[in-house]
Amino acid sequence: MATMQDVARRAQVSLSTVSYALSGTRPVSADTRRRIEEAMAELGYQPNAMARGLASRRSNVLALIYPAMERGLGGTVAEFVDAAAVTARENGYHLVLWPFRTTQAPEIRDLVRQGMAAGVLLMEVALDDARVDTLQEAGIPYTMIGRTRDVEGRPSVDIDFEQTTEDAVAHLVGLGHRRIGFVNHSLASRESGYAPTFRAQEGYEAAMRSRGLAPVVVHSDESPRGGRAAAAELLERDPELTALVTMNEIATFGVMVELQSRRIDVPSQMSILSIVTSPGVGEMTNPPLTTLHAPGAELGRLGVLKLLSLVDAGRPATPDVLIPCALEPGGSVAPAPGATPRTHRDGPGSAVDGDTASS
Amino acid sequence: MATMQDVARRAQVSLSTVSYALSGTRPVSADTRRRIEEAMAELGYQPNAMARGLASRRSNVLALIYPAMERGLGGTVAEFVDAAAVTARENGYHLVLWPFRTTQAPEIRDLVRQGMAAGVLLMEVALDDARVDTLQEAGIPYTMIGRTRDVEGRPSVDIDFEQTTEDAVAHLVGLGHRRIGFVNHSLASRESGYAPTFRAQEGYEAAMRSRGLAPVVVHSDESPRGGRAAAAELLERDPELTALVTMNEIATFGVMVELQSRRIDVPSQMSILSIVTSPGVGEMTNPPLTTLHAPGAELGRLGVLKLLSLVDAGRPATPDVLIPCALEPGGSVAPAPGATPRTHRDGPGSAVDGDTASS
DNA sequence: GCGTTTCGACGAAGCGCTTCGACGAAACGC
DNA sequence: GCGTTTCGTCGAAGCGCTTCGTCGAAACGC
Repeated sequence: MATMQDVARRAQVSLSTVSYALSGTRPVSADTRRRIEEAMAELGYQPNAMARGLASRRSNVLALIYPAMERGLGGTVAEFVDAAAVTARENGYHLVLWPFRTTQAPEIRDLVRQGMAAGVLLMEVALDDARVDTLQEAGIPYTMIGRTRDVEGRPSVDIDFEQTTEDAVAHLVGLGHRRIGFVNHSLASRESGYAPTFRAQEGYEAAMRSRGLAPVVVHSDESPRGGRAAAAELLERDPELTALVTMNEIATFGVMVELQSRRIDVPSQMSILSIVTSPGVGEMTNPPLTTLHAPGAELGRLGVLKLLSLVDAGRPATPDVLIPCALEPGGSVAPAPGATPRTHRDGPGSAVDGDTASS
Repeated sequence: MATMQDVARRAQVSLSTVSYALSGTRPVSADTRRRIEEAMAELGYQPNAMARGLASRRSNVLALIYPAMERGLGGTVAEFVDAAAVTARENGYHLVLWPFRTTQAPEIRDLVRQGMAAGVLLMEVALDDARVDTLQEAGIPYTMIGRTRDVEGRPSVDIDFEQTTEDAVAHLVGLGHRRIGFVNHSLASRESGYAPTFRAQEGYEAAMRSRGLAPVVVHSDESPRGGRAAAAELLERDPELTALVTMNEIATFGVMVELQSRRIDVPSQMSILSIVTSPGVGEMTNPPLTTLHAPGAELGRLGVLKLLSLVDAGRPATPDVLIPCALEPGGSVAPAPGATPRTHRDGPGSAVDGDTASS
C-alpha cells in the first residue's frame, strides 16, 4: 500500500502539500496538483482511513441503532436501512449496524467514545427512551427516528401519524363512510411506550371526533389470528361499520380472512384502508390492499442528512420533519354502500382509489 | 477523553504497560494490573478505535455488501443482516453496510484498501460474479453468501438448494403425490445468473426424475399476477397436478388466489409447499402456508464466523457450509387425494404437517 | 556463590495522516 | 523603490495507540 509519503516523493513535493491537494484545505498550484494527481494514479494510492481519522479526530462512520431481535427488520425498516446506507455513502460516510436493546444506552455511548462513530441514528424510539437521555448528556450527535414524548431540542424525523390518520379518515369519509373502525397494534406495544400505537390512535380519534363520528378502536396482536379476532370484535362493537383503518400489517391479513369467512365482501361491503404499510404488502391480498404506505426510504434519507448536519458543522442545518404516509391505490376501498361519494378539496383524501374511481 | 497516557500516569506505570495489560500480549503482574484497572475505571477510559487500528494495522470492521435497490432488503435478507450484525458484535467486530451493485467491484476493493474494513461479506452472489474475482485478485478476505458456478477455493455459506428441493419432493411424495409442479423465480433472474433460480430447478428436476416422475416447471415474476399466471399455466400443462412446490414468495400469493378462483381447495385438492421462504410469510395466507423456511439467520451467523476466520488468523478455520431449509408446518399440504400416505424413514419428509398429521 | 534464565516493566520508534507556523518569492501599494 | 501583502510550499509536531528491543531484579542451576 502506497502512503502519502510515497506520493510526495514521486511528485517531488512535501507530504503536507499532498495532504492539502487532497483535502483542498489550502491552495495548491495547478501544476503541483497535476503532478500529485499523476503520482497518486501511478501508485494506486488510497488514503488510509484510520490515519486520517486519528489525525483529524473525525470519523466518517454513522451508527444505526436498531432494536436487536425485538421487532426484527421488517419491510419498512428494511427500506429505511437501505436508504440510510445509500445516503450515507453518497455523502462519504459509512453506516454501521449496531443491534442494541433500548436498555443498552451505556454501551452505545462507550462505542461512540471509542471513536467508532461520529453520531448515531436511533430507530424505534419509544415515548420515554433512556437512550436519548444518555446520548444527550454525553453530548453525542444523534437523530431520532420517531419521537419521544417531548421533542424539544431533540433532533428527529418521523412519520406524521396525526396527518396520516386524518388523511385516512378524510379519504373514507369522502367516500361516504361514517362508521369507521380502527385496528391498532397490540395493547402491549402501547403500554411499552411504542409511540406509533399511541399517536395513531390519538390521530384517528381526533379525526373521527372532529367530524362528529364515533371512534371504534381495537388492539390486535401482530398475527393473522389477532386480526381475525380484532375484526370480529369490531363487528360486534358496531355491526354497521362500513370501513376499517388498520395499522398492523400482519393483523390486516387476518382481518381480510375473517371478513371473507363472514361473506362480507371487500370492498363493496367493507372498505379496508391499511395505513403505515410496508411496500409490497398491499399486493399480497385479494383484492390488493389500498394503503397509506410508510415513507421508510424518505425517513432514512432525511434521518441521515439531519445527523450529518449535526456531525459536520459545515453542513446546513435541517429542520425536524414529519412525513405523512402516501396513498397507494389498491382494491380494498370503495364508496360506502348506498352513498354517493362527494368530492372534497385537498389532501390524499381527495383522490379516490384508482380502480374504484368515480368518473 | 482520557488517553492511555493519562491512565499510565495515574497508575504510575508506563504507557506500554497499560497497553499490555489491556491486550494481554505480555504478562503483567497482578498488582500492576489492578492499579491500571482502577485508573481506567476512575477516568472512564475508552481506548481509541482509530489509534488502535492505525498502530496495529488491523480493523475490526466487516463490510456487508448487498445489492443496492436491486432486490431490496426482503425478509430473508433482513434476517440475515440482523444475525450478521449481532454475530459481528458478539465477536468484537462491527458490521458496516455497503450498498453496491454487482458491477462496482473496484469501489469495494478501494474501500477495503483504505482500511475501512478487514473483510467483506458478499451477498447475492451470482453464478458468475465479477466481484469475487476482483476480491480474490486483490487478496481481500471475503465470504460469499451464495456460490459462484465454481466454488473451488472460494469461501462460502449458502442454502442447500439441492437438498431443499429433494426434501420438498420427498415430503410430497411421502404424502402420496406423484404429479408435482414447480413455480420458480422469473426467467429473467435465471438468465441474469441468479443462482438460486438455477440450482433449485436442477434440484427439483433431479428429485423428480430419480423417482421416475415428470418435472413441470414454470417461471414467474415476483408478483401475485405472475403467480396467478404461473398457476394457470401449470394446470394447463398438467391438469392432474396435486401439489406445487413454489420458490417465489410473492408469486405464491397469486398461486393461492388463482386456485381459489378456480375453486380448487388447498390443501385437500392441491398441496402447496413454499420453499426458501422468509419467516412470517407462511402466516399471511389462508390456509397458512406449509413452508421450508430459508435459514437466513443461520447463514448470517456462519457467514460472519467464516469471514472472521479468514480475517483473524487466531480463529479456527470453518468449513464451507450448505444449509437446507427447514420444514415449518402450515396448513397448505395434505395427502394426495385418494392416496394413503406411506411413512418413510428420514429427512424432513418424514414429518407430516402438524395440522394434517395422520395418526 | 556466581553465571544464567525468567519475569515484569520501560522507553522509543513508528502507524499514515492533519494541521499549524513559518518562510521564500512574486505581486502589490504609493 | 522599498515595505507589505499574498500565494504556494515546507517542516515538524502531534493524534493515541502497538510493539520491539532492552534491562534491572528476582529466581534458578549446579
